[in-house]
Amino acid sequence: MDKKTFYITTPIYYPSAKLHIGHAYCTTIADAIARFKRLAGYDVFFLTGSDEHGQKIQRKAEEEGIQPIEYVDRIVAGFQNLWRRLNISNDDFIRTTEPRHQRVVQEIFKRIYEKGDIYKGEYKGLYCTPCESYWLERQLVDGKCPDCGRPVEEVAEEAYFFKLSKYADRLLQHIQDHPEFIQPVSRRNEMINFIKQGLEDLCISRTSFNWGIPVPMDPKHVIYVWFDALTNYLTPIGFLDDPEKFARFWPADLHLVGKEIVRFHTIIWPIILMALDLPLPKKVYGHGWLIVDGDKMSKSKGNVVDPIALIDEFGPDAIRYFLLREINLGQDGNFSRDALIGRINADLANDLGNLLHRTLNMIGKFQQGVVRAPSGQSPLDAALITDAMATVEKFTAGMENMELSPTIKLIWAFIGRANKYIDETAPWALAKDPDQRQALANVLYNLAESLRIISVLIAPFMPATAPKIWKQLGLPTDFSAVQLQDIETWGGMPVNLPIGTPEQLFPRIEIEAPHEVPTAALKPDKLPAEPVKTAEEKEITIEDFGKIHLRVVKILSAECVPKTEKLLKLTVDLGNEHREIVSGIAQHYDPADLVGKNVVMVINLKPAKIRGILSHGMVLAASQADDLKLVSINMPVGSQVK
RNA sequence: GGCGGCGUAGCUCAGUUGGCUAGAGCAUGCGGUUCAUACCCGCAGUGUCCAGAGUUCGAAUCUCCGCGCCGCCA
Repeated sequence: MDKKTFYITTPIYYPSAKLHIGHAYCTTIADAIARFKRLAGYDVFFLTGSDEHGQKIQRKAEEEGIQPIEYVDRIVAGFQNLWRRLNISNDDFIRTTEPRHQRVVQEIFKRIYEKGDIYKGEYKGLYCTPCESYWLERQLVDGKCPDCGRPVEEVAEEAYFFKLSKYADRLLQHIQDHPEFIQPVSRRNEMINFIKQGLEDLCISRTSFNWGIPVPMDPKHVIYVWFDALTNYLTPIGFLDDPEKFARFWPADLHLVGKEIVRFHTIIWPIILMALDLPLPKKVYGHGWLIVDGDKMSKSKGNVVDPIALIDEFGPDAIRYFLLREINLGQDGNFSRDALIGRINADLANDLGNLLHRTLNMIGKFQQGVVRAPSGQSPLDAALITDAMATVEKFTAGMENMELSPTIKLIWAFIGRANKYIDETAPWALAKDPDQRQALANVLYNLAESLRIISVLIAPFMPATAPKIWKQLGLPTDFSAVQLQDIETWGGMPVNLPIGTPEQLFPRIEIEAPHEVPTAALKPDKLPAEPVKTAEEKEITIEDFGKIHLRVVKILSAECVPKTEKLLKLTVDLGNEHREIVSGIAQHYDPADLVGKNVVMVINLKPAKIRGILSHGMVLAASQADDLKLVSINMPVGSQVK
């Protein structure tokens, strides 16, 4: 067996809560890479799992009055369900509570201890008894516990330490000799700086809780975090029980991790391996975080995005596509529902889905649902074929370099090319001319073949959609056996076979129109005869009012929003920028009369999408029964109103 | 505080070692097409490339300074 191997891992996630879209992001990246490698003929081992020990889990289980293992079993079942729903193709799922892992951890601990790189010492820390937490000097607030504000006490606990310091120079040398070891380079530089500041030995055991793997020669100690967690990468590939498998897959080709844990993977982990005399992983890649609507995701902000709900609503491939296409690997990226829907409609429904649909439709209409053999080649045909082959080549190069988003853009450029080819060749015109039957057959063959190639190219990113395309094209072979080499030469599409039933791959998502008219109608003063007590009379402070930024703006253009009675789209000049807003005043103003008017606008209103138009603010108007007038004022553009 | 990064079209972002009229997608406007999921194709814009100073024949790119944002420092 001389097949090239590829070992890729995600972090093992901590089951103290459900996974969010950020975890899904990381695992999806790994899955896309693993699937590509399999396509390219590698023998792939793709590992993910869960990191199930620790005080936090123990405490959560106690709160619920159950055993820690019962607690994690439930949450981990949720992890595994998510990966199934997302079509994650991991070859194993490691749980740190499994006996196979416990053996590995204890054996590793023993070996390193016997070598002298683990020693017993004393852990000194600032401890808050009510919170049961250790703090560092710099974490304290006014010298007190940052959680509860009570005083902390200095305590000492017997603990085992790992001699990081001993290996610092060797590690630094390795990082400098292997520029590809830590990616992206910004993280690499941070780590080099960190090591240069000197490494302290690492405390790797605790006695304050017991939900963990016991230290083999001293079972009142529990092995703490990194020794227990990082070593998961060794267990499933047979570190202790399958030397042949282990030799095949170690060292790992890629540890994909979030940027917050790069340090542990590029300092602690390599040093553990050095102490074991094992080779270091080839690459640790720290990906960026998902930002949600411009904000960091956090429980306290309540903006944690649940991937299961998204999959229920849009399907796994749309989510995968968005994550992989929209976000560049090393950087933080923005997730928003609007952006997701935008990508689904524009890229998946319009470009790809419609390309397949119109192609199949024409094969059905013009050739009785059968792809016919091509013969001869027009310049347009040749250009398409050249493009297809160049795309496959660039695809391979891009994926080998982990350039996921650029590679997807490349595939979509080819999808655009195929759509344009239909325009250029106008098959519906060819179909009217009996002399052009062969030319028509060629065009439709080329389109079917292009789609066959596209289906393989998107397979790493959209594993559910790829075989659907395959089936609709009427391809008889099993998609799961497809290899990259099957699309490296043009002409793999079989002929004289009936196509499958055309179905929409991705229905367009219609953006729901808001129910209320988004006008900024100021309520008129209360009529004396109407002494109603409403929420409007509730007092606000000057600070509350100060939150509203009002400004004089000039209307530059106004037009009706199609298919609506009340909405106008306005472009306004704020003095330092131009904006588009949608306003429900069409029944009171003729667009032409608005241009040039200076009106008052709320400029810091949260933007809202109305009929597909992003409205970034609102203009003020006064209304009384059916009458409505904009608050217009003869002051220069940019004037503040307060 | 120390080290590092970023600021480019309405929006999201590309811009290799300084070099042709600064790009893409989305959004916008106009035109074309009718096989198709109101889709696709073409054309058209718009930019004090954060502000300022400097190096250079030439700066989005290099240097300095300022403003704003961010990362790492167990």
